[in-house]
Amino acid sequence: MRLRTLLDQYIQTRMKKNNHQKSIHSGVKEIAKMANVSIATVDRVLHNRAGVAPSTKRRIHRIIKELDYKPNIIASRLASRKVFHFAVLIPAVSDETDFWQGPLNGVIRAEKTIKEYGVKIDFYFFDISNRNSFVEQSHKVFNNNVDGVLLAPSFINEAKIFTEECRKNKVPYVLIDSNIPHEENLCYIGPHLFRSGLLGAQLVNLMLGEEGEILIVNIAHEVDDHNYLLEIEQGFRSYFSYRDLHPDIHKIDLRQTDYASIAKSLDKIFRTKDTPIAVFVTNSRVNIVARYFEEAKIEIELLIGFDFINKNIEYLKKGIIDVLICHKSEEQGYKGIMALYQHLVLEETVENIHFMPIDIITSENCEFYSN
Amino acid sequence: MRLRTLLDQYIQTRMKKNNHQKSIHSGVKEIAKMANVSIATVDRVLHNRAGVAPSTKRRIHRIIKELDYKPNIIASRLASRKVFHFAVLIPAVSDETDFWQGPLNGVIRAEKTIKEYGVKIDFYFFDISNRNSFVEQSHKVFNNNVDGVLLAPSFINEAKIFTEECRKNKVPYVLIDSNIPHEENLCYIGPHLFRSGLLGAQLVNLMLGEEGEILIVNIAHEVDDHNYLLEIEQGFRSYFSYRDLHPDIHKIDLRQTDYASIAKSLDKIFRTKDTPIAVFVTNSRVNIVARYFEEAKIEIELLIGFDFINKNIEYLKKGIIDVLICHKSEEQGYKGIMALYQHLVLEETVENIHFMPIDIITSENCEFYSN
DNA sequence: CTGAAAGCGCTTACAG
DNA sequence: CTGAAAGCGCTTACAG
Repeated sequence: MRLRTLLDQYIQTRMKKNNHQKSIHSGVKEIAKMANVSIATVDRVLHNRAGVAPSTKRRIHRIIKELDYKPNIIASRLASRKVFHFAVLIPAVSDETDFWQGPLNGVIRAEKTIKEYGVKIDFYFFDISNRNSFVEQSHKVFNNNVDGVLLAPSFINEAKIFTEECRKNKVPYVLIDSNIPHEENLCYIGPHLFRSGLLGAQLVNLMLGEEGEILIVNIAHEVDDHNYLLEIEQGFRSYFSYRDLHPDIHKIDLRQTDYASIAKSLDKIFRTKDTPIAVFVTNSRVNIVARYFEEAKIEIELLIGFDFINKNIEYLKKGIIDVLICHKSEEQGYKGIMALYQHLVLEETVENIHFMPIDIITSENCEFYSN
Repeated sequence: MRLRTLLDQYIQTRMKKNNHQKSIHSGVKEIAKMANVSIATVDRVLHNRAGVAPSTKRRIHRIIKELDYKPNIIASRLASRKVFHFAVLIPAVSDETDFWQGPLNGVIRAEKTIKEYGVKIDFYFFDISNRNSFVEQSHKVFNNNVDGVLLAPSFINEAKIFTEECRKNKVPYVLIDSNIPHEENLCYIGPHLFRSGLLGAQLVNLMLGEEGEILIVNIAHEVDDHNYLLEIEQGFRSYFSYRDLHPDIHKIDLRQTDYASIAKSLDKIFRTKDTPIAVFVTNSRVNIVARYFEEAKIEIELLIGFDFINKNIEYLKKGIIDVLICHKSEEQGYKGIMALYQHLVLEETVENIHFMPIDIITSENCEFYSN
């Protein structure tokens, strides 16, 4: 009933608008005439540029309100030759993981759709396993012309220094993939990690019931440095504690990320009796665990991990990984650039936090997934 | 390794471009000069308008290719006062189901983003439970100015007649939600139903193993008329037959869609011994089944249905529905309009089929779902 | 603090 | 079959 009403309202509003359709869409010219000034002065007020008498300014503002004037962005972009420079500071795609191909593709897609509006994008790729490369690249950003920044704060402390620099220079920045909450962020676009962990646990619970041991696997050079992994793990555990369930949950932190080391560690667990029946890997490296199971010819009930990357999809299709939890990495890149565009070019307000959907991917729906 | 290379290539291409950056982006003026004609003639060739000497036409075409000329759409839309009229022919949002609110919202969102480019949308809502209302509304479409159509072919035969009419009038049309394959469709935007059925079965299999009886429930006034439901059911059954699995699958077709009738039919099944442990409802009416289970205080292992509509989400959150399979109905409306825009306004080619993702929604990820 | 004028890259009558 | 000119709604030097 509620929806019906809203719909009706919408249609009525549209009809009214259509009737007035031919009433010439008011522009700077009309405002100028009404205010007895030139269009140049109107333009100054519209863009908050200095050098307008306060009284004139007030008068023009009043008229703008009255007419409910909306600038014609088409005309604005055509007339203006200002070029906006966006810097993108994200990890390079590496042999180890192609996760960052997603956001990169999204950035490129956004670039294509708005390049006509005078946006240029400069890339600064750093090495995800090398803290210094982040610092190095972040220094380069301010050497060039830069109006806005998109960054993945993979190294939290270094990223904090960098974002502070942005704030000092009045350069708006967008965070993707993980967040460093700060009121002056333009916005964060990425997953709600805790909730992703909750979902992982729900899937385990739905698929296994409450029997059998569950193993959480964290794989990262610096596990403790990434609150990324910790938030997911906390979410995962909370699902059960919220419901007063007490499954047998073990966990292992693997700080060596090469296959041999990981296989060795897993061997210690899976070559014994009473092995876990479900394994939850807290990031995209689930494919390494899958490879281990494949090579060691071990079959477990359930293997869940994260991220829509090629190596993971391969094991998903083979039936070794059962479920991937994904966060639309391509979309993060796309939306990140569009947020800068909205703020800087369109001068519109941008919502501060965009949580990505938490997608459940299996071998049967992976084909149609748009990352 | 492959990705690395692609990336490097991309960056190099960009750098080259940046070097040439200042080489004035060639426009109609330059083409005109090179061809020794006026820009009006260039414009005629660009838009395939009649009245240009064949030799001139050829010459201009050659130059366009040579310069790799891309028209500036911004300028084009600003200069042109042509308004495009899109007709949208979809079911009204009804008290019975708010499914169509999704596509409608998508259409409205698309309208907002392209209305500056001179697109006007006219709505023709029909009653999903009244075949004649479709016919009635579809007749109205051609009374008005119409450059393109978006339709949901809910009544197949009537829709076939209508799309034929579109073809006769050279009016391109886009189908959403379900398809009537035809080579002259501009495109189809919607789910791959068979694959959705497969996924439903996979979820049942993952969550239950192979024990217990499964019940398929089709709810529609004219079940046999909707190959929609049949395709899903076939997909569902195929999952098991592909794998040579033979679970105990029953099915029931309910042609009365009110609660009382459905409850009565379900009572016959669930008030006996040996009741099904999993129920798979092939459309959005799963909330009616959920309501029955709630009121009859029956608990089953697994209830799966379709579509992200309010009543379904309510039961999802209550834990009565376990999983909803969703097809981004909002996105279908949005993409449908954008496809018309791409074809008619931008004069770009449009892919013929866009299958929507098949999304798995549970109580833990429904909050972040973008329909 | 303000304005007149040129121009962004196209499209559109109109005239021939 | 073709062209000269005005205009779309803004922005941008430049001059005062």
